[in-house]
Amino acid sequence: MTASPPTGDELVDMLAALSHPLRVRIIASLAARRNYVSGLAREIGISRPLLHMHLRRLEAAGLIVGALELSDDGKAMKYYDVTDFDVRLSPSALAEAAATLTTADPGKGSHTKEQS
Amino acid sequence: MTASPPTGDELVDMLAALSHPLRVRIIASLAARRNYVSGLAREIGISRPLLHMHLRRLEAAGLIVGALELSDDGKAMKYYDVTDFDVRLSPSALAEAAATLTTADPGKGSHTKEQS
DNA sequence: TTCATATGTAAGAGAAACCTTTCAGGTGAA
DNA sequence: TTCACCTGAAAGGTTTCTCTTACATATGAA
Repeated sequence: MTASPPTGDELVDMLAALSHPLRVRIIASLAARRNYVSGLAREIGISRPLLHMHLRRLEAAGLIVGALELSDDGKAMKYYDVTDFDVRLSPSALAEAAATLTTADPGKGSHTKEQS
Repeated sequence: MTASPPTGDELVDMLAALSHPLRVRIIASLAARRNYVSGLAREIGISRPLLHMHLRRLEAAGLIVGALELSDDGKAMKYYDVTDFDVRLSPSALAEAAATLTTADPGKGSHTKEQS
C-alpha cells in the first residue's frame, strides 16, 4: 500500500481541514506548483494573515509542509508543498476509521444502563 | 464510472459533514446495518435531538437517506441507510474539484489591481 | 387514562471557526 | 534613512457549530 491508512482521529482532522473552499483552493494551487506565503496570498486573492491561518490548519493536518528557504536576494521565504496524501472515502472505509476513534465513547463497551 | 464526481461545492459539503467524530460513527453504524432514529441513538449513546441534528447534516450532504416506515405494531419508524458514495481524496482530485467551486472568487479572472 | 414506544422542533448557552485590522520583526535596494 | 519586500502573531467582532433541556405529537398496550 502507498501509505498507512490514517487513524480515525487523523482522518477527521484531515476532513475538517479540507472542508473549507479556501483551503481546497490552496491545495489546488500548491498542487500545480509550490509557492511562498505572500505569493500564494496574491494568487488566491486573500490577505496574508487569513492565508496564514489556513496554512497552519492544513499543515497541522499533514496535508502540506512548509520549509523556510532563502531567495537569491537574501529574503527569507516560506515555501509550501502538498504532501502525497491519498485517502478513499466510502462507507466501509469510514467504518474502519471509526473503530480507531478516541473521542469520548458515550455508551460503548457494554450496553448496561448507567442510570435508572 | 460508478458515480459522477461531486462538484467542488458538493465535495466541501460532504467533507464538512464527515469532519465530526460522531457523524463518522453514525456512518459506520449504518454501514453495518440500517437503523431507526431512537435505536441508533441508543446504540451510539447520544440523545435523540443531538442525533437528529447530525442525521440532518449527513442527509443534506447526500451521505445517508431516511425513509419513514411502519413497524408491525403500527409505530412510525424512520429508517436510515447510507448511500453508495465513494470519493477519492488526493491533491489532483482536489485540484479538479477546486475548478468548480462557486464561492466568492476573490482575485481571479484577471490580475488587474482594483485599487491604487 | 396512563405508560412506553416512536417522531419532530424550539430555545438557549457555550465553544469554536472565520476574518479583518493592527502591530512587530527581518532583509536588500534606492 | 526610507521604501519595498518578506515573515509572524495578537486583538476584536461576527458568525457558525455543537449540545442540552424542554416541549409537542402520535401510536399500541396495560
